[in-house]
Amino acid sequence: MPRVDAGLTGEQRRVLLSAESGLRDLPWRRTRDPWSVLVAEVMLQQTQVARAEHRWVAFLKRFPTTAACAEAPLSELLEEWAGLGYPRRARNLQLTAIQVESNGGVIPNRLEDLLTLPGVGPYTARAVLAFAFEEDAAIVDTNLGRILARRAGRPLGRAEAQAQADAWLPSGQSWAWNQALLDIGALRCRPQAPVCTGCPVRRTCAWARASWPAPDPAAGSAAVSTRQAKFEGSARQARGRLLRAAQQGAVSPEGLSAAAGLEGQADAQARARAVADSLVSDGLLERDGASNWVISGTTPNP
DNA sequence: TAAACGTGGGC
DNA sequence: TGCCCACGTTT
Repeated sequence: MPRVDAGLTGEQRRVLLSAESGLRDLPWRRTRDPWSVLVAEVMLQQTQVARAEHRWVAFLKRFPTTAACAEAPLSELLEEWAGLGYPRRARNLQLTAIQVESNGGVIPNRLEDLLTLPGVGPYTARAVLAFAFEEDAAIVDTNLGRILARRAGRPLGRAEAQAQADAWLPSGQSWAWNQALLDIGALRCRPQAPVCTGCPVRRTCAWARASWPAPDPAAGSAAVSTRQAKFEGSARQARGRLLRAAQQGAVSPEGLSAAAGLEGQADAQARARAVADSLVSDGLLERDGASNWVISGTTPNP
């Protein structure tokens, strides 16, 4: 563990000290295995820490390597993913495992290569660099986006936020630095009622120094999550229902509307078909020999 | 109940 | 390039 020492600003020293004095004890913080880190980061895309913790352990127990994940039937991945939401993340994870296997079985350690992997974007690529390879890379997720905007005292654009994060990162301390800021974002620099007392960033935080004037600079700033469209009655809801139904067994053309939970609604057939098509586009469903919808890669009943 | 440790496609 | 939108489920 590198010592927190000279060459750093006082602010950088304080942030790193906060990591030394104790980060949250999360299971993925105990590994540097690239596949394990990648699975964690994909799982944490739009899923809260509390819900991902035990699922990450179970997923890796079943698919400990990219080879194991690449070879498994998609239906098995979806079983392990059930309840986490956004199942195309599981599909992309498998496509990534397949791509890695076809390239020698080694997860890349360069940003541009990581970005070619399905489901790996600017955040996840840098998280793998920082948390698996301990290379200098500044992550910008909703937590960092919030911290950066408040510190700047104004909403930031995407490139601007990334540039500030890059400039802020102390060289050679990428792992601890990024983990520290994730905890500061989640526990202190929260969306509502931030806990600024004792915050290592407070002295350089423009928003705090100005006594938190409205509006919150994080609102509308890059990478900061925003409210979603209504879920009830949405295509997303129908997708979830149809995929769950297909996991129980092949869905016939006649049973499609009911499986998607759209029975009795106007344009039920057309809507259900559109929902099925979107799942096919994502590589989650396919048609079998009898035109039933089944999980991709599964064999129809003889 | 609103919010939760993003990515990819379209314009 | 950059903004908008779709994408699931749980507590």
